[in-house]
Formats: sequence, C-alpha cells, structure tokens
Amino acid sequence: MNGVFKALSDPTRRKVLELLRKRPMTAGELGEHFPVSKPTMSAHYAVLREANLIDGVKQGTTITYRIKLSVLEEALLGFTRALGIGTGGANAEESAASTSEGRIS
Amino acid sequence: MNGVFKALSDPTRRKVLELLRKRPMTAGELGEHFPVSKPTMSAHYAVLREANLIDGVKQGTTITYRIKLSVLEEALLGFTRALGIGTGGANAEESAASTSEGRIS
DNA sequence: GATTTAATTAGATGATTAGCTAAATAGCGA
DNA sequence: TCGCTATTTAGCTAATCATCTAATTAAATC
Repeated sequence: MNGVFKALSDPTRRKVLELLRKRPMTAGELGEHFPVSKPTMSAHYAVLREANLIDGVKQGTTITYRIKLSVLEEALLGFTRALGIGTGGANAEESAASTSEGRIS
Repeated sequence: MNGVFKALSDPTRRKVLELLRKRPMTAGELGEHFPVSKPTMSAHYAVLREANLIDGVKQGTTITYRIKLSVLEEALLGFTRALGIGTGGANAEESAASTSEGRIS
C-alpha cells in the first residue's frame, strides 16, 4: 500500500492512470501525452507495475498497458476509510474548532 | 493537489493524519508515536502544513495540530472521481479484458 | 540476414528527501 | 532574570528519484 501512494506521488504517473482508465494503451501511445523521453516513461510504468496498479500485455513489439482499478480502489478506499472520510463508511467524528485565531499556516 | 499526494507518499505523514483524525494533538504528543527525532517530525508537519492538510494553533509553548479533513477529502475524492472509482460519482467504464495471457507483472 | 520499430536496460547526473545533531526561538514559572 | 520546556531552524549526509542519452532486446518486414 505504501507502494501505491509512492506511485501516486508523481503527477505523470497519476495522469497515466487517468489515461488508462479510459482505455488500455500501448507504451508508445501513452508516451505521446507527455513531454519526457521514452525511457523515462518506461521507468514510470515500472513503478506503476511494481505498485500493482497496471499490467501489460505484449503483442508483437508493443506492450499494451491496462489499469488495475481494483488495486487502486482498494488502496484509496482503504485509506479514506481509515480516515473516516468519503465513501469509506466508518464514522467521521469531524475534528472540532472553528475560529481562525492563532492559527499557523 | 500535487502537494497533497506528495505529502501522502510518506507513511509517517499518513499516520500523523490518521492520528489527528481522532483528535487534535500537540507536536510533542504526535512525536511520541514515531521512532524519529523531533526535528524530523517538525519537517513532516511542515510538509503537511504546506499541503494544507493540517494547521496548528499555538498555545503557550505548545502547538496543537489539527487535520483539515475537507482539504484531504477534496483532493482524494477529486482524484477518485477523475478515475471513476468509489464514491466519486462519475461513470466507471470498467476497462475490459479478462484472461491472464502474456500478462506482464 | 539486414533493417526498422517498440520498448526496455544501463549508466550518469542534478534535485529532492528523510534523517540526524546542534543551535536558536519563544513562552512560562520561580 | 534564569532556567526549563516545546518546537523550529540551520546545516549536514546518505539515499532515492526523475530525467537524459546510448545501448540492448525482441519482434516484424523486406
């Protein structure tokens, strides 16, 4: 699960996931959406694969990547649940206070 | 929003948020839960503050930190929405395929 | 077999990061 | 004012990271 959050910490990788959410795409196709070199993209795919957030199917010389939504969902919802926010279920217990006095940053 | 995900990429910081979710705590109280030095914790608080995920109220010599749930919620739900998972609403469009043939990692 | 195309691995570099100790700031109580 | 407590800032280090170019692997095509 730490791997998932590490993977999500980079904007490029988050955008890859958003692209793959619409449809599976080849490494090359994905790469066209970003202003970085192919090897750099390849490294991003590796991080996403290690986090188990995507997998790839080799077809000839191309690899088609696909998002593993269930894994992402599990990690994200697991965390929101631990924090009692959103759809996670568990009670929220809203942390009190309201006036902005002596507040830091 | 990138700041939020950057902040969430560290397990210590995620745990700080989970602790603060239960109740506001002072920097010192929080620190007792982790095997790292106070300055290191202080740096973590700074990252969380910059991401707007917590704020602190100074009372005498202590600072009581508090989670800003709405900000975290907004970022997290915003992202899940962009991916069409969970509570976010937006349609999912489950990415197809099923057999595990030629699958890479 | 040689060439082309798609993607990865290798190797290097500059930036960021998490951690430490030591020092500084700031409020409180005697 | 002096000393104590709570926290942050300064300065450093080792590790990780995103990026690049060059080289490698592997499949397809001529």
